[in-house]
Amino acid sequence: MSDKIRTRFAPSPTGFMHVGNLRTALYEYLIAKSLGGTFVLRIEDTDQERKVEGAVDIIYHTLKQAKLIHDEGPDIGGEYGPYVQSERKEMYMPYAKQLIENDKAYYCFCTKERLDSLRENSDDLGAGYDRHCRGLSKEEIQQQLDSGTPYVIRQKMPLEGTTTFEDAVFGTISVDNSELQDQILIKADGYPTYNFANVIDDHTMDITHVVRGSEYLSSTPKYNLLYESFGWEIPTYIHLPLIMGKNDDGSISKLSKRHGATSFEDLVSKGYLPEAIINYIALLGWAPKDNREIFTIEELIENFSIDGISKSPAVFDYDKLEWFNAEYIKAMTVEQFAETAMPYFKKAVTTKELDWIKVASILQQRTTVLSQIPEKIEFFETQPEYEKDLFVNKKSKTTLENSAPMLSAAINALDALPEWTHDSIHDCLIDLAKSLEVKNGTVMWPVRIAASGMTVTPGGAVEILDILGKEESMLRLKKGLDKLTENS
RNA sequence: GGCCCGGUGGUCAAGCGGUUAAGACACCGCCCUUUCACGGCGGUAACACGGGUUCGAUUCCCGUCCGGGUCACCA
Repeated sequence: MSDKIRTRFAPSPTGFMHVGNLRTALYEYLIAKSLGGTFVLRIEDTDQERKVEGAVDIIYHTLKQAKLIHDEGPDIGGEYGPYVQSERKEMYMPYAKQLIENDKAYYCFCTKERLDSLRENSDDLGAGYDRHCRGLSKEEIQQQLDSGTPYVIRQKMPLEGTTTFEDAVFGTISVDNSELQDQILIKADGYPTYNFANVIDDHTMDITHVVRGSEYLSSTPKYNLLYESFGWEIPTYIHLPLIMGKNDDGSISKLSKRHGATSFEDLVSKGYLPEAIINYIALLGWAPKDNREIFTIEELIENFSIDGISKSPAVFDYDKLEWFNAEYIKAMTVEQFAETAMPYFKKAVTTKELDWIKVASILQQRTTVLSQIPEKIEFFETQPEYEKDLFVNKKSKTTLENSAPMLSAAINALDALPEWTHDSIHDCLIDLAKSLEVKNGTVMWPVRIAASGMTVTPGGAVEILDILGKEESMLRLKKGLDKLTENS
């Protein structure tokens, strides 16, 4: 017998990977790996209408970027295949028939129209199906079947009693059977519903730990009844608290598109690093034993434990994600940062070849999201128009009057420099301040303003001049001086 | 509306009968400083409410309130 832990991630290919789904995948991966188990990927595409072209590739790609490597799946195979539900279509009907024989399910010939009108004519929100076909006689059923009437197969719920199940995070949960609908197991198109396929597949794939969002908590009794009907061992249920989003009006609800960028690819394209996203969502609903917050995926595996999973929903906080992102950026070497930031550098600086390592070094400590980069450095490409009152700064003790002589002196000193390096520029300007008997800022401020045209810049006067190069620097400094001296 | 679940600062979150109720993000202040940022230091801020149980409740039980989830031929 195999007592090996097996978990599965079972997304439906309907488009982008929502962070809620990604977090579920993460925990499934962590539970399996922390217990030495197997993580399998199964594609749940039983809804032919919602299927989206290319969505499966997005799933593969996302999992790969997130470093959640599955051990079995449609792309790599495994001994429990096929791993795509539409390819397992023929497997489900025999199980459904078995249920019918054991009086745990029944044929239903009700039309969609009848069901709809049932709903419309009821003021009770939870009315549901009226079990019209539940009492059909053998003859009636056979007659309908023979005449080719479309049918679905419904689960025959017990009318009384209660169903109880254990959840690893929520504990014992009991529900009155009278609350349970005779849910559809096999649809009219022959495909199983999620509610059925999920149970059959989890069992036939030997899944030991069923991990999913807590939105499934209320339907779990129905699955339990199915397991019992088949006489199958019930898996360990692990329901995860939901990830919520804050609405404009301050209320919160299940995180969705209206909360902004909530798919993994949205976040990545906005400039969040996959590692930072994973690290952040790992902590949404789970806490380690110590106070640590920064974890690589390997460290998460080492530290993860089911009892650290929280019961209450968590609000997705972009501020905190941003902090994680900044931490990951700061932890990089300059070279790594320059490489990952390069696409953003090129977005702002299209014609010039700058010393990108230098650019990276002034940006690295100041970047929290990659997408902020272009606007911070586009002044290297083209200097923006600016008003001369930018030269006025109280703290640096600069005014419209003293900025001109400062700039002029700086231009002369800088122009005389035999070599143009960070240190030579730095020493030159510091020496100048000293000989003029003013504070460093009094000469640095006007120089930086003239060089950038911006009141806030990444890096100071020295770094900017260094990156700009002597020629461009002198041009900009002189232009600044002209601006200050042209008659007012 | 029925059923299910939850409720520690604005957010994430430790705590699991006795604590000055951690920590992180955000926010505020100070320091560092050639702007901003980084970094350092400090600060504001929480046990939803009412009953029990107990020598003692944030911790256990009940009720109320609030929040969320779910009631599909979607997953």
